[in-house]
Amino acid sequence: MKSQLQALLEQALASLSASLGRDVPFPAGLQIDAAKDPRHGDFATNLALIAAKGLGQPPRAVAQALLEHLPASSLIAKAEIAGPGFINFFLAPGAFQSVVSRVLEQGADYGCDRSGALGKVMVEFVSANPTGPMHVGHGRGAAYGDSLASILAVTGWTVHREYYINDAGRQVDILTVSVWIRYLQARGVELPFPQRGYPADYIRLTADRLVREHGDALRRDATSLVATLQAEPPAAGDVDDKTKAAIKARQESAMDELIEQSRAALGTDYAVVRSAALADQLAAIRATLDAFGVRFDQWYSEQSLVDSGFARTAIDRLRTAGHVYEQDGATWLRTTTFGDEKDRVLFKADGAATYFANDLAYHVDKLDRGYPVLLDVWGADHHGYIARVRAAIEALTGRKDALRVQLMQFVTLSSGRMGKRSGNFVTLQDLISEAGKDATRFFYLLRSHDQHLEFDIELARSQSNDNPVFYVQYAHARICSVFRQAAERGQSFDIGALAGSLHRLVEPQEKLLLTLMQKYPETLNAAARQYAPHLLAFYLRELADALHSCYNAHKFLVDDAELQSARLGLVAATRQVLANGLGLLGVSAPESM
RNA sequence: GCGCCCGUAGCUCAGUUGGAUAGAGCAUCGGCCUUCUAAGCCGAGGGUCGCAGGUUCGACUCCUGCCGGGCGCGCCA
Repeated sequence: MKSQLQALLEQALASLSASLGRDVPFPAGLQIDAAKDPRHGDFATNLALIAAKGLGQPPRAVAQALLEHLPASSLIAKAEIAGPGFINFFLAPGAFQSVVSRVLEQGADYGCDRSGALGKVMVEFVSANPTGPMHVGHGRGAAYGDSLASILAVTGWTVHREYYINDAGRQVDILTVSVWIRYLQARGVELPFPQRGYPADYIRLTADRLVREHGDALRRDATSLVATLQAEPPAAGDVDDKTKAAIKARQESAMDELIEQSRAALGTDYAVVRSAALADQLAAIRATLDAFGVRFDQWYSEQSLVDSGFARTAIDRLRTAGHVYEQDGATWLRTTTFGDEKDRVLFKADGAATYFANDLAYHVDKLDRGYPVLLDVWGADHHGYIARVRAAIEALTGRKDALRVQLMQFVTLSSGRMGKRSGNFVTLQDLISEAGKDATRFFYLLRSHDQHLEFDIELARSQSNDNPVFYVQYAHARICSVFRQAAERGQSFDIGALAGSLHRLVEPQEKLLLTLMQKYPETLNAAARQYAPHLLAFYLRELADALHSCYNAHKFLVDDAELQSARLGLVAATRQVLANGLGLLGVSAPESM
């Protein structure tokens, strides 16, 4: 509809400049917007305002001249000048009514472009470390990434969803040692738990499994471990930051010793404990994501990059390109060439790869797999990391724009009774169990991702009218109920008779529904372009709002058969758009509530 | 100290990339069920868009400087 208006405006300006005997180029910055206020018509354009300078006339005079040169169109019922020089268009009723037929014909495809014509995009999200359960922060990334991927997939992109498993770093060794010490304790060995280990109960579950499956086979002499643990400084009390940092450093180095001692003691069995620990954590994460309705096309292991040798290969490419150098025994990438504030270490002095080195290789691999656009969803605390990854990609490809990181701002819990002690945090699984998948996902998506989110657990959990997800779902259920009532009366909705009845949709509440449905495709496109699924969530609330208003103002099942046909068509289309939108957000559209 | 994000109604947040009288939910107040689901609807009150300058026909939006909050500045991941 906008494009038709734009075509008319282009003709008007061309005609106007011809009549003036001048060649006026079409100015940049044209806007054709849906009017907020019905008194301003249906659409408004700023063309006269932006063309005024080029024509050397005041905006209102330009607007008047444009109207005189505007070609006649059945689309437009009326056009008038307002304010500083806006042109307001009042569209003919038929221009809106036809959306009903369009929605019902296209069904689940309405507003969608599944052609994949825009190319391939890799969406990497969640990627939570497999060292513990997902918390509410991960949930936000999961809801955002999944919905965004869905939206991109129906707006012309070919989408691949991927989870990067950080299964190669030191934190996995800490996990392994934590499990093994719990195992030893379960077998009656007396030893304290490390300060920097993972103390929570889920560690014990794996330890118990090892006991069941391996009995005493993983038991070793723990003398050296005990010595290390006893020498470890206890948790820092109320001390100054400098002292706290020193204590932490000593605890960390104790942890490193424990890792080495565990490796030495367990030998090849270290891998048994390690893989059991990883498998259990990943299984828990998968189960939670499954309950959350989030699926990935691929789970990509960091360790597999190391094992295959690609982690080194990718860096060799950078070396060949001349961006790698040695200093202080370490290997560095000259990221400052590409705007990073300092160069970054790839291989530490001890020869071990940094997390950055593997992550860099991972991104190169994604490009190699044929994805020119890499959309990464990260926590806001990783923002300092963007420059170096982008620098590495630019060093190899010359492209600055391949990596598009979306940062998720932090989630805080407002419920007030959240314990802060370790092991007592709210997991995503808890949230889903208590509030349900639908309420939880909708809650997350009702905020822009670059905004701090205060998660009101009590509200999400409430099965009351306060919960925003019900408002939208209720609109869908209500429409379903109308059709059930019609069926009980022996009446059916005939799509064939629809087109001839649509002219009966003239009430303001009906007009609003038509306008909103007509806006759905551009809402999807805006959400995709801005990587902003919340635009869709807000749109759906607006659509539900219009439905509820219409429901209360008018009856749909009426004696006048033609009017009933028109109104049933209207709400059937509304139901379709609600279902389409909710589906993209991963929220169900119930037929009754 | 440097960098990134943020500051909008009592609370939680939108604001279509510079447009017309800044919106919604919750909370408060007043109405609406004999009829398609009241998890709903209709109405009212509530604002110096952190502060001060600048850019222009026009600024919540863009620029500069302050004030306030969050996060980040490892040969950690």
